[in-house]
Amino acid sequence: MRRTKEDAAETARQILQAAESLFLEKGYEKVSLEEIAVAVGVTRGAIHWHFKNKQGLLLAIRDRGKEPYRKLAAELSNNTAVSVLTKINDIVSELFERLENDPRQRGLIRCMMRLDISLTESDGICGATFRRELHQTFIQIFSAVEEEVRLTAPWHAESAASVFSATIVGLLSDWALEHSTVRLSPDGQALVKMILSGLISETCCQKNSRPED
Amino acid sequence: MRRTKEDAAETARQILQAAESLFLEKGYEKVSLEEIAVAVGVTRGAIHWHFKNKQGLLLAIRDRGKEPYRKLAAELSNNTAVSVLTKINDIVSELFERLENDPRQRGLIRCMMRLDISLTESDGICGATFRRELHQTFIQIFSAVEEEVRLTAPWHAESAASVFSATIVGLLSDWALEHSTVRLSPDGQALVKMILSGLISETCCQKNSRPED
DNA sequence: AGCATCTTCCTTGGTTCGTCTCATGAATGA
DNA sequence: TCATTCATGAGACGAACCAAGGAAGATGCT
Repeated sequence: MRRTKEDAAETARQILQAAESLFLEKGYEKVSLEEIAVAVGVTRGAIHWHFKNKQGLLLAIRDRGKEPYRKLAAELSNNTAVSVLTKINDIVSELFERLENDPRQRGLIRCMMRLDISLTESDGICGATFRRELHQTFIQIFSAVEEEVRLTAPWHAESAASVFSATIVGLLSDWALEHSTVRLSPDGQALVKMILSGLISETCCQKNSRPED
Repeated sequence: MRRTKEDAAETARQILQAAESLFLEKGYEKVSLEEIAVAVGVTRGAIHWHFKNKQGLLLAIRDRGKEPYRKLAAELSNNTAVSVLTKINDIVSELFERLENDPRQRGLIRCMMRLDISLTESDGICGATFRRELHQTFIQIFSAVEEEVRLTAPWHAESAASVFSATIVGLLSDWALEHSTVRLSPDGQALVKMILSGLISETCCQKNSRPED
């Protein structure tokens, strides 16, 4: 039956692929494992060998789809000389445009949303939800921001990160769930820009204005 | 067994009540209809007589929990003389405070989120999701706004309503799903205020600055 | 290299659990 | 009286999950 170790990885990949398209096409709970199995050409047991259970499939699909956001985190963590405000803005804008142009991403985000709800309901710990990871990322970012520039009025790093990540997730979920109400590309970008300029007092971003120089 | 018509309504109410607490306590998919039935003291058949299916329970729970938002829509629709900006702001702020002080609301919002995902996945029409209704409300609001005051820069009624409702839903879902990251009461309110003042050019809102007086 | 053995990968069959249906019946309300 | 409403209980059906087995690569030993 099986020929090589790579063959096994290939069937796992095929299972994941079939699951993703079927989930996107028919909805998670309308798809049975049997259906996925016959789509690939294996039996149910094969799925349970490679993945723990049906939710494990969802987890794996999500992990495959996390690269765009890891990229976001990576690009934000390495400090460059440009203003932090415009930097965050650019990264998020680019992310939004990439999502708009990749139809697969909508299904992936739907998977993440469903998984987030299931994880928070089942695990009391609710570790590693999508929103939580995004939130952690932004806490780091805004903590770094707080040292360089000043956050306006009542904001501090954590509250700013909270509302900012909530906004991002709100935009993404609305875009993923509703058919064509929110447009990430012009509208979401503009909103992000507005919020950022509201959170960060831009005048402090000038490097050469620091007194100890 | 059954005594009167009111008794029947009472058991339906009890079923709904038990379902809501169990869903909140253990998570939707971990709760079986059998469990709900014995909690009330009936059998599964009784649940299926009053509600179409398990998702019907969720729908009914959501409908019971929609009053706060209907109230929001109602208060926003009747025009008072105050500035539209401050009016929206006040209503949303009051909503946020009410939610923060009512622990039941978190579970209800979780129900709405789960239902929204299921509805968009199963029904192609995805009619009457929570986010869609909220979006519709804000479209009306901002359309009315557009006639009185001016929306800033690139915004028009629909795009403003889209991003605004997305933000609200983002805040609500984050608050409902994560344990204590987002605080609606000071942080969410401040964000809403910031966004509103960014969307609406406030200078036009002064009633007494109009030339025809 | 060649054999034995282990491990990996997958099938088959079966168990369990949950939703939903249906036939039945009791009490009510007209 | 008698149809309707409310509810029971058994059972059909489907789907997730489990366990034993087996076949073929992978691994170790000489």
